[in-house]
Amino acid sequence: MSDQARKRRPYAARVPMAERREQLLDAALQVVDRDGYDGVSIDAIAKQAGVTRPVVYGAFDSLGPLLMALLERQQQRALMQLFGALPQDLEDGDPAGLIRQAGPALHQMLLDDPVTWRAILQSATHAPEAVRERVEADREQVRLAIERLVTGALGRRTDAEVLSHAVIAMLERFGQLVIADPERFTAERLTEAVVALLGRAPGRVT
Amino acid sequence: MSDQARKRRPYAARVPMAERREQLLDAALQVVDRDGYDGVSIDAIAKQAGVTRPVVYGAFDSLGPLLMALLERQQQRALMQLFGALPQDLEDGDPAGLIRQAGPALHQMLLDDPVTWRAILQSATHAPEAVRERVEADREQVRLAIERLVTGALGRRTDAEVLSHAVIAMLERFGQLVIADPERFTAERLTEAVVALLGRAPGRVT
DNA sequence: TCCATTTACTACACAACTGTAGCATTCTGG
DNA sequence: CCAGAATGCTACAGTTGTGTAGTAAATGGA
Repeated sequence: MSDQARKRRPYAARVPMAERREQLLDAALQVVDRDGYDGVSIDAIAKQAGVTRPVVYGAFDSLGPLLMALLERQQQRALMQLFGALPQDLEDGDPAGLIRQAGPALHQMLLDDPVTWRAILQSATHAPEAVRERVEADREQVRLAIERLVTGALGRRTDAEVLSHAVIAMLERFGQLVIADPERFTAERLTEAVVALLGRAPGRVT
Repeated sequence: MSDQARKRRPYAARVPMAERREQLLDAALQVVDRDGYDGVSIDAIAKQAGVTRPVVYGAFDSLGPLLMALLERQQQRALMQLFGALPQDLEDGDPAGLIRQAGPALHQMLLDDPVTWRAILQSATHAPEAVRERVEADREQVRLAIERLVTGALGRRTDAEVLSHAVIAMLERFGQLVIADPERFTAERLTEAVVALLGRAPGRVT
């Protein structure tokens, strides 16, 4: 009957598990990007993916594990990008050069994959408990890498732990500025501002 | 009947409107501090205050206006404290002195009223739309004040807009560190780290 | 071709929260 | 001391989201 035809939802394409999981993570990422971590729910993800909730439950136990998997995937991508963009040689001792090298690379990284970075930069304060712990763990790993960079660039007499926190905070804020208004906050402008800040003493203090 | 006596909830003390509103804002603040902005609801606030939901609806139209009023109150307190702690003389031109003056004052400010500052520092990304706009407006006002300080301290050739964003980001992160672990991140340590960072060129660049 | 398996959908029960209507209690002024 | 105004409580209906059991469709191998 046409009544039945109208009522019954057309079946979504059948997809093997692994692919379905990826598809659902993509949907979740879109929802997060559009509505923030608040708007995320099993229901919203299912709608976004064009399937019904039981399909989602077939792929993930609940919202927590799903978001966990999402963050896991995006953080992995992000860390690859990030460590690719960060300088390698810690023993240089030339802060300005180091910044002029890393600045544009980081900037490009943001523009290449803004969705991932919005999701990560905004996960900061919010996000369901268990997720935050994992984010924090990775964040700490990044901070340690930066702490080493700081020590390498500015010498051992600096308080590298505190400064690494400052650098991370600054980078995250710059990231948000770039994503919000790339034309206003160009790679060159941000880079030069930082260089000017501490470029006045180019040598390393040992 | 004892049945009725057991069932019927004892009446909460009757309180004039103005006082009730304050009491509810206090309750809301406690909830936010305990469970974050996620855990906040009319229901949770009512429970925390020891009254029933209709009482809350008598004082505020809904959760949005209530949180708005809360942020309004706390931000007002916070801005008073903040502008009290920030240096006044913009024309000094001595960054190190400026920081050594402001650092401990800001540190003390945090310890004096940690609940307020936790609520504000964590409101960053989250919070119901309308609230965030107001928070952003105040934040921008603070940033402009800091932009003036930066110009005053480092001279006009610096990119004060960008640097003010960096300074704000750093201050907020330091605030979080202090609140999380005051013994580890003392006023002196944070202050000296910043002074060391740019204190190497004490003069103003004009 | 046809049946067993896999995958998706429908429907239901449950939980947390919102907002409101109507009743109960307390308090206050005459 | 006793109405009636002010204030609080109970109860209900509506909404949104969760998680699951049972049913219907699609798909691949015999």
